[in-house]
Amino acid sequence: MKLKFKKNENIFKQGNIFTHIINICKGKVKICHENESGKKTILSIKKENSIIGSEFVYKSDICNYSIVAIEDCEIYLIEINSLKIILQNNNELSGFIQKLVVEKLEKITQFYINRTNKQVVGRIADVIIFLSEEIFKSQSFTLPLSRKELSEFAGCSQENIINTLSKFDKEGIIKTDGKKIEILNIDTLKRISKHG
Amino acid sequence: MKLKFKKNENIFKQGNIFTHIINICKGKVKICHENESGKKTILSIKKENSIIGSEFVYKSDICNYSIVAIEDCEIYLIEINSLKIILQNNNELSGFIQKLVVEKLEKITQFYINRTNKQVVGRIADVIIFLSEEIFKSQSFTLPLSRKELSEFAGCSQENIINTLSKFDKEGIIKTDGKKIEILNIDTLKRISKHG
DNA sequence: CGCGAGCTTGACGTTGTTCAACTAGAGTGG
DNA sequence: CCACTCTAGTTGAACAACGTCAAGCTCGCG
Repeated sequence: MKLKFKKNENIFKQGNIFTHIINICKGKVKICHENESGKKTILSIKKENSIIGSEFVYKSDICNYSIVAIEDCEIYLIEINSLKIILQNNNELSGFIQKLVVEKLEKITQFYINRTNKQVVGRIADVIIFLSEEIFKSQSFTLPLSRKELSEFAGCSQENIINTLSKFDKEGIIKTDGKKIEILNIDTLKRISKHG
Repeated sequence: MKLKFKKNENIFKQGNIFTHIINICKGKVKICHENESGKKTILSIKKENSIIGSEFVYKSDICNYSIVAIEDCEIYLIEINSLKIILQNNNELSGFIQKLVVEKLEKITQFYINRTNKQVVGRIADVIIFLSEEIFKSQSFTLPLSRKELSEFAGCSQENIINTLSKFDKEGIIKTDGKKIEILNIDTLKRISKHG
C-alpha cells in the first residue's frame, strides 16, 4: 500500500498500535515524542529508503513516538502480521530486520551518552554533522526543520540554537542563510562535537 | 561456564569483542561507558537473573560498554556461536532473545527522553525510584553505589547528588543514613520525577 | 498595506558545575 | 594506643551555562 503525505502531515501518531512497518520511498520525516507536559523531543530524522518500526515485529504494543513528514513524502506500508509469516521461512530477511533493531539500539545509546556528557554547543555540532553525513550526504544543504525543531532535536532552547548557529557563522565554521547551511570547517566542527 | 567476581572487579571491559552472553546468577553489576576524555556514564544496573548482551546475538562487533561488579557476583557465560545454532531450531528461545533486545531499546529511549527533558532533581528522583522498583523491589535498601557513581547514573555532579539527597531527607521524602535509603513518600517522589 | 509566524537579540534569573576547604571513618605503622 | 594517611562524603562560595522573557525584526501572504 503506497501513500502520499504533504509536509507537516502526521504519518503516525504516538499512542496508537503499530500495525504496519513503514518504508519511506521519497521525502524525509521526523520521529518525535511528546511528554505529558507537551514538551517535544525529536528522536531522529529519517530519509528516503529508511525502514521505521522494525522493533514492532517483536512486540505488539502502543508506539510511543509520532512520525511526521518534514518534506512531501511517499511511503510504503508493510503489514506486520503478514511480514511475520514471511520471516518464519526467510532467515536472511529475518536477520536483516534484527540488525535494524540492534542498530537502532546502538544509535540511541550513543545519543544518550552524548546528551549526558556534552554541553549544548557540542550537541548542536552533532546535529549539523548528523544532517550532513547521514541525511544529506553533503556539506551543504537546506534545512527541512525550523529553529524550534532543531532545538527539539538538540535538546535545548530555540534561542540557544540561534545564538550558536550565528556564533559558528561568525567563526567561519559554517555559513548560514536562513534555512541554508554550508559546513566550511568540518574539522573544527568535529572538535567541538568531541569536546563539547 | 560459571565464574565468580568480587565487588569492583571488571567482568567485561569496553572495547573488546563480546563472545559470551552473560547471565547473572548472583549479585549486581553496573553497565557503564567511558568516553575518550575519561568521563563515565552508568547506563544501567542489573541484578540477579538478568541477561546481558542479548544484542550481540545479532551483531558481531566490539562492545562499547563495560560490566563491573558492584556486589560479589556469580555469573554464567553462554557462548554466542553455540547459542546461535540452538536458536535456529528454537523459535521460542529466539523470540525471547529478540524481546530482550526490544525491551532494552525501549528503556534506553525512555532514559534518553528523560535526560533531555528533566532537570537534575527529577533525574535523581528517577534513580531512586529505579533502584527501589526494579532492583531492590523494596522501599528501603542499602546502596551498592557511591555518591560518585550515583552522579554518573543521574548525569550530574557528585555535589548535586549530595545536596539533593539531603534536601529530600530534610523534606521528609526519603530517609538517608550513609548508604541506606528509605523512601518515606513515594507519591511526592513520583511527582518530582514527573515535573522535574 | 497590514498581519502573523518564524526568527533574532539582549537582559536577567536560575540551575548546576567547579573549586577549595573541611569532616569522618578506615586502615597502617611506629 | 596514638599519630598519619587515604578515601568518601559534605559544605559553601564563585562562576559559567542555559533557559526565560520581552521586545523588535523580516518576510510571505491575504
